[in-house]
Amino acid sequence: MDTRRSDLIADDLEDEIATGALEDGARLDEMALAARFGVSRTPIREALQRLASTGLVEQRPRRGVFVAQPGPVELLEMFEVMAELEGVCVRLAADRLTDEDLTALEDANVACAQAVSDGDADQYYHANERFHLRLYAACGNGFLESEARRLHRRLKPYRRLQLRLRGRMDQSLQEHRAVLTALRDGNGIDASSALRAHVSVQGEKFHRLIAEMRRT
Amino acid sequence: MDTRRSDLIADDLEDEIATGALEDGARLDEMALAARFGVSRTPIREALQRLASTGLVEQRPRRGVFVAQPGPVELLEMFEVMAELEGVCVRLAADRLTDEDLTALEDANVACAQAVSDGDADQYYHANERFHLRLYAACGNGFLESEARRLHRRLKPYRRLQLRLRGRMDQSLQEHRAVLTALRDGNGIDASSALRAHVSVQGEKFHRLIAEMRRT
DNA sequence: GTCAAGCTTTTTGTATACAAGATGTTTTCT
DNA sequence: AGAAAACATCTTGTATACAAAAAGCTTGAC
Repeated sequence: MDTRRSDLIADDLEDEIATGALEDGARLDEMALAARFGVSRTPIREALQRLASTGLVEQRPRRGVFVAQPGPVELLEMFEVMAELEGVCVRLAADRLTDEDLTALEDANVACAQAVSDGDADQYYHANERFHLRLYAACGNGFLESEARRLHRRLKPYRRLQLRLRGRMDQSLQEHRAVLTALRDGNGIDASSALRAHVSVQGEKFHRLIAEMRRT
Repeated sequence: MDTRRSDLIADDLEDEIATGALEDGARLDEMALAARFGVSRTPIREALQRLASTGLVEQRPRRGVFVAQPGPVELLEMFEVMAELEGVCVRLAADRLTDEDLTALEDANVACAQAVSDGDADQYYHANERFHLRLYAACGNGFLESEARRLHRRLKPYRRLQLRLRGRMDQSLQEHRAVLTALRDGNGIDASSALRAHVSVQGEKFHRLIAEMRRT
């Protein structure tokens, strides 16, 4: 389904930017990339354009493309939007979710609890992702779901970072439970504010992380 | 600043899709477009990729690109998201807006009122746009602002359509006033629900419009 | 020694050429 | 005659070639 090389290259580069292998401001040389991937400049250019459209790189006409890692401010802004988007999802979901949605969410959260008692951050990460993605699906608005997924994906590397923080996993689990309780009651307002708090605490934690990184 | 031909071509095609000149499902032939714009296939392909990234066309590998006009359901979903996004903007703005923001919003609304008393739909359209764009800016979150602008832009042609509906301009103005009042009071909750209602009524109106169009 | 103007090199943007998959047609076999 | 396979054609995806603009360097003047 994905026969275009440019798409595969774009995925690769996306990962490298996300993981920080390519640092902020780095120039992406077309010919160098072409040599590295063993293709001509054409698919490279198409890949770079795709990255530009998602905001991972900045394309300055006649100058080249440069990695555009979000700074602390921009990251906080993105986390805030993520929190709000999820809040909307869950508020809509409170009225619209199906029984399957609810059980899927509960299942995902059971997996989260298991991960916590195992103390397995990686496992928690995946279960947590399942929980959130299912939440997006439950809102009954396909467009909103895709937008939420898009941002979720964009924030992936940064979210992963902060699960390392002490006590975060356990706290996260408690917050999930609050969301689920509100959802079961069909209480959109409570569910929404619970989830917003859940996600925005990530932004706050991240803020602290940034501050600590700066100190070292 | 925009020296790449592909960008200009993308803008042109975007307009044609938005205005409906290119109808849903139409195939965009690269060579035909190249001939029409007097360029080679290369800039055409880049333009098409940009359109694909914003969802205006669907790109099927090895098949070609096709105009992807949103159907009624998708449009309603997009309007709902727009309503929610604006609701978030205004809720955040209630805590964060500057005096300049507030006066700018009031100015824009005065222009709206003028347009209503003139009965000038076009003038209203522009003043209304100023009002909403300023609202996005007032939320104090640059990322949210850009996301809101993106969707706003995407919905442009459909919004324009429904201002034609009888009494819509006047009603819209009243809703703006409610938002402004809540903003002045720093009441984010009220402002948010007022604005959500304001935007989602557009979705509803649009729904009716669709229904009527179907009848004819 | 420093700054600026002109040239060289590099790199992006575009055009053309080629390769490979998809579509449509014809031909052949049952 | 109908269906399937082989062939022809068209279109996309990729490579290469060329043009123009930006960056870097050399040279010269003050």
